[in-house]
Amino acid sequence: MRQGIELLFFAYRDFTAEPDAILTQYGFGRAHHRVVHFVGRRPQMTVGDLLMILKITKQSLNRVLGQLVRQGFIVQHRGAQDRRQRLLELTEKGRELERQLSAPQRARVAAAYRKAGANAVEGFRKVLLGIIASPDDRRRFDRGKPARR
Amino acid sequence: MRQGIELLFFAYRDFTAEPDAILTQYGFGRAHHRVVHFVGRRPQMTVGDLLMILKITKQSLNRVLGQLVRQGFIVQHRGAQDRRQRLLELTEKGRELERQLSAPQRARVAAAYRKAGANAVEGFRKVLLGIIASPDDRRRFDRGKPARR
DNA sequence: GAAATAAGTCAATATGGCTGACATAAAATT
DNA sequence: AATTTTATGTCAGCCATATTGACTTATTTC
Repeated sequence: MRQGIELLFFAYRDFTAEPDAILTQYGFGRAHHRVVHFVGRRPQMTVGDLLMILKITKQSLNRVLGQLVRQGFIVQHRGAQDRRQRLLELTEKGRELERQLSAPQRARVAAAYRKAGANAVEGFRKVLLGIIASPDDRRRFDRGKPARR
Repeated sequence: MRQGIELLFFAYRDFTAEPDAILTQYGFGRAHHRVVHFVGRRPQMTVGDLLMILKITKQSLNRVLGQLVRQGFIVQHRGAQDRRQRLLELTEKGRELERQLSAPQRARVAAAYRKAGANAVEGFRKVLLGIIASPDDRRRFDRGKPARR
């Protein structure tokens, strides 16, 4: 049991180390990576969506998001049905950043998958899904189809 | 691939949420948890060992470690062979804190293991081991026998 | 005796969280 | 039509955690 807990610690530590180093060159931090990742993954998501995913406060998000918008990595535009919403989208510059940041992570996970085999990957997914607290968040992983909220 | 990356994010987020809430009551943060965890797991470890595991600077560690020592969660004593070293150990108070912090994590991981089954747990371990960068760190998980450094 | 190592310390800085209070615009409700 | 709720943004201040760089002390190794 303790080993499982430590595996998560070490794996997460190494999983974030490479993108962190790249982010430093941009003057960004891990928070920027998370925003770029999720906006890239689900374009047209709202600020509220992002807040629910990251589970941080609006104020914390806004500092990071504001920087990304001002520096041209993300664009915002008003929602069509609900004009209060700001729909978020990566610019080409943002997509490039996303690719750069995710490259080492994809490589690391791909290598681990390859070494462990398809059956192990299935188990990895099952256990991590079980660790995720909320059914809504688990639903994001239903066969590639993200939950709507 | 992207799903694997996000699974790690969500699982780690929820994996740390409960202990974080407990730590707040002590005026502590996640860094204190990590120190208490690893000292609990390997009593008599040195400050240098801890630095290599956590991959943070001596100055960062010292603030947290100093608090834990001053408040009686950890005791230090000089090494027998090498008297420059400070061997670390949890006090009873420290062990109690460690139990309290790890309880929700153990429960969460145990539930996930139970739901996923033994075969899935094997896969989970294999993939996470593959994600860990350093062979030395991977060696910590060799059949329950932690690496010496 | 000199050099290297383990640990500790001081100071300054950055990042990313937090709370609380408040503002604005648009949508929903009554 | 007026009121309330919601989505977003913003100001100000606080705290925890990390960093770099410089320096000290005690001890071990060469």
